[in-house]
Amino acid sequence: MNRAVPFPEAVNRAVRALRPGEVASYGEIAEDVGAPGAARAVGNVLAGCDPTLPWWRVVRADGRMAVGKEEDQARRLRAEGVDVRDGRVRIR
DNA sequence: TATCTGACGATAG
DNA sequence: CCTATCGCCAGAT
Repeated sequence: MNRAVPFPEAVNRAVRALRPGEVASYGEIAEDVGAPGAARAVGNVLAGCDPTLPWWRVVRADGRMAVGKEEDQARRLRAEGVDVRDGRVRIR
């Protein structure tokens, strides 16, 4: 028995499942891959993820952008129709 | 095996 | 609303 799919790969898949305009938090992705509370670990994976992976659809729990990528991420999200206000995704 | 790191999260002040 | 601190997890060294 085998262990579950390697963490980075599982995260990779969860992020790829996100569709344009759809946004999720690191914590949400962590839960999706069966590792609740591993939000930081998810961030570490996205930090070195494949460039083809839509990493910009993953934001902080409070709707803020990834540290160091705020401009780039906000720009990409806006291009998909996401409402970004003052550097953070609009939380309803 | 031990320790440190980080694209996080929640709470306290 | 803001910053500061602690707690969390998986990977890297």
